[in-house]
Amino acid sequence: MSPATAPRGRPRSAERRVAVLRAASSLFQEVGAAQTSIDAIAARARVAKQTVYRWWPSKAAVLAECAVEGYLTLPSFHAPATGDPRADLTAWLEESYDALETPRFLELFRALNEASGSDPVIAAQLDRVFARQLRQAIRGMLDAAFDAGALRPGIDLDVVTQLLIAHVSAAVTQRADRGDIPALVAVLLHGIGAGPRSRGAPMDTEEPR
Amino acid sequence: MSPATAPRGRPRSAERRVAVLRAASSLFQEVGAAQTSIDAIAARARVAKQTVYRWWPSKAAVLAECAVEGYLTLPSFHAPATGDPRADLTAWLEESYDALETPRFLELFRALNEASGSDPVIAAQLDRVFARQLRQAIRGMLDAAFDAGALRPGIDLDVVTQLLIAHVSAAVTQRADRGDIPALVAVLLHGIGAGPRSRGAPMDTEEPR
Amino acid sequence: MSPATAPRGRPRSAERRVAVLRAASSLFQEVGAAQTSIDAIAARARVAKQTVYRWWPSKAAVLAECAVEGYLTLPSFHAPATGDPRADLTAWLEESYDALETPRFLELFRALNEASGSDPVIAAQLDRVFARQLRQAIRGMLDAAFDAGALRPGIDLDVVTQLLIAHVSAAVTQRADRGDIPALVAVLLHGIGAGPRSRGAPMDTEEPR
Amino acid sequence: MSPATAPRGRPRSAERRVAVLRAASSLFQEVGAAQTSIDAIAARARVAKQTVYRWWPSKAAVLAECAVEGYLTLPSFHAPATGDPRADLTAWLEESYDALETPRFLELFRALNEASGSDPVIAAQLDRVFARQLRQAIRGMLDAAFDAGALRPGIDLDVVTQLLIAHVSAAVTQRADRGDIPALVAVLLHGIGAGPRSRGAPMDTEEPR
DNA sequence: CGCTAAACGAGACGGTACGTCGAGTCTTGCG
DNA sequence: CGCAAGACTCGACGTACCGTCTCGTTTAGCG
Repeated sequence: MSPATAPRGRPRSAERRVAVLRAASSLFQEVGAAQTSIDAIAARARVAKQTVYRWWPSKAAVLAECAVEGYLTLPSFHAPATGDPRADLTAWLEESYDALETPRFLELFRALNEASGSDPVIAAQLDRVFARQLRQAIRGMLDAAFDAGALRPGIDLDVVTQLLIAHVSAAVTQRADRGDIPALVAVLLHGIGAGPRSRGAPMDTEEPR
Repeated sequence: MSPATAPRGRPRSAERRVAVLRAASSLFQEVGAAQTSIDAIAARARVAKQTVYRWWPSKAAVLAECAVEGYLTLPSFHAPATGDPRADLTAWLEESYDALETPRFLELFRALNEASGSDPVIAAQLDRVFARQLRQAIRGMLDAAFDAGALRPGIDLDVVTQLLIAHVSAAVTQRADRGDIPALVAVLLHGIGAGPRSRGAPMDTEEPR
Repeated sequence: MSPATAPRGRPRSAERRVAVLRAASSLFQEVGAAQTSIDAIAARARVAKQTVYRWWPSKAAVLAECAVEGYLTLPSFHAPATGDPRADLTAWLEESYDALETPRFLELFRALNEASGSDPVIAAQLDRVFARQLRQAIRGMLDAAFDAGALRPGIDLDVVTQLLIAHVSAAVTQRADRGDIPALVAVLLHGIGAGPRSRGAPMDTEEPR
Repeated sequence: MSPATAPRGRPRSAERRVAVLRAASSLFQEVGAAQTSIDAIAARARVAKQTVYRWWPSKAAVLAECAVEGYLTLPSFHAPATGDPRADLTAWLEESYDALETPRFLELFRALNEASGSDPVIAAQLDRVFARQLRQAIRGMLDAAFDAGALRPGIDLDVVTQLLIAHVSAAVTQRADRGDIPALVAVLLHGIGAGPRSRGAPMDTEEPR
């Protein structure tokens, strides 16, 4: 097969591509996303502006590619998966909040998030470098807990994942403090409803340890 | 008392102030936040550009004041408070998602959210028009449920509120779909943990009705 | 030969250049130099403001180029050269005064003159369109007179030229009236000194040194 | 008669007046005429802008009053009057050129000169601090020479004065160098014409070469 | 090897908005 | 009514990016 129209003309220079990504990355680290103009990227990369526009539709697209290609040091959201959901959740939340306190990351996230609206490619890239990673981490954590019998059967893991990501994201986009993590974990574990099973059961936040 | 330095000089014109707010509001409704330039606001308000700059540091500040002063029709996040948390939560989530689908509101929220980072005044205004309202609605809902004995005693309502707001906000800032609301409500009500009391308890999402 | 670094990039558009010059000229004729803003020039030339700033450092520079390139109808200071200095000088002075009474020209002269202080290029252009022309005219007049034997030998024509130009310029920059031209011509021709030659005596002041 | 309208209301404060003049003078000395804005004058004088506008129609008017009132140290154009016109003229020209080299004075002169066009009051003030002084100096010089019998009778002193002022002014408004002063003096003394009495009389500047 | 076609450097260009400045005027309240 | 304070209009300033364009110049593969 490969009717793939034979590539005619001068092929794209890989050199310029990395030059642009490098320039964008360093500029972003130095002055932030807002101040990183395409003019500046091109200048620093010693590349014609048109060369940037030829391959990337926008500044956000360049930054997204930087993120995907590993030109930007992003926090990684590893989650412990010991099987003890309370401990795991608590540890993971603490860690995530710490990671998110990097101001540059926050900026990047916002920029890509905004651009995601109009550019599905960026949306996919953003998902790849951020949400997917989170989902997998959380998933692993919950799976381990489930295997350990610590989770109620039948719960929708997607919903839980979504909830956790939202909670952490909110701390990013808004500048909320991290709140009371143990209480949050308690709510997640036991719910808020006065279920039939909670009869007489004490709150576990302050459970005797 | 009140040595509050007598106001000297020509007092600020209330007329121009509302003219600016009105102009900004209508422009925002018509063309969106991105296209609403300070030049355009001043022009439409028939006011000198300098008059805008004198009183507002940025476009976002003008829009924030528009929001606070009621010049923009914002969705209101009323919550039913029947005492039945499942029904209330479900209804409220549906309603909130609907409200958030107004594209202009989404844009406004993003714009103000972004500006909140560098301007604490805007942050406060944003909280006032958006989060505070949400908090009160949710609070009312949960209080009613608590009074009806439908909530487990001892839970931290703040945490729950925060969680719900985050979940809804995430749908705003990211463009996530609303997900599986009943499943979400179920998780919230019963938690994810296999508590001693949940033994054998069936998932209630599809409980026999 | 011509190692003249090959011109890189998109070449300057001659079209825009003349559009700007034309716009500046017509604006100047219509509203005067003071009211001729760069904004207005760019607007009338249907050119981006930056295009003006790219090539001309100031409004005066544009006008100077207009003058040099012949976009402005300037008075020409032709001088008769009959060989009769009294008649020639008188005629030329009268004519020059008439020419200078054009208010626009006066304005232009002042503007360029002022800008000459900080911009040597403008100074050169001003000289080219104004002073040089005057010098040549006067020179021709005096040369003819000299050839006709009507001038005392040995006089410094440069000085005389400078003196005449100054006298006329003064009428321009200040708004002096033209004074008593015949008296001026008389002074120029015969000097003010009680020369020895009026009595056949030797030179006047302290001649023998 | 003399209904000399009784002055009603608060009388003009002499204090503010000198404050304004002082402020204008110092600003002018420090940053020049172009940078001396009315705003700056008022601010430095600790006076309301309106107070400036109430009494002076323009910045130039303030500066003109500064000059007249002696707030600005201006060069004085004293002329020697020994009765020897060659020596006197030469000395005076040299001195005048030196004096005019003060850049601030040049600036002031240009500013007032320009404003003279539209404001007769300023024109009169300019004349008073500059031209009149010059005229008197030259006049004195020439009168002494006349009394000493060194001037040809019947010459129009006004014309000569005008010519000299023009020559010096030209060096101010344009940035011409001072030229060949001895040659200029020679031309002034003996004229350029080959008059009957100059027959055979050698020029004295460059004598026979 | 020469031809073709696209990638590239350089930089001009139209456009939009920016935020600032200076000019003059207007509106308060105080003395 | 003078005056301080300062809000206001108006118009221009010069700059910053945006994204497009127009040159000339590589740099590959293909015939």
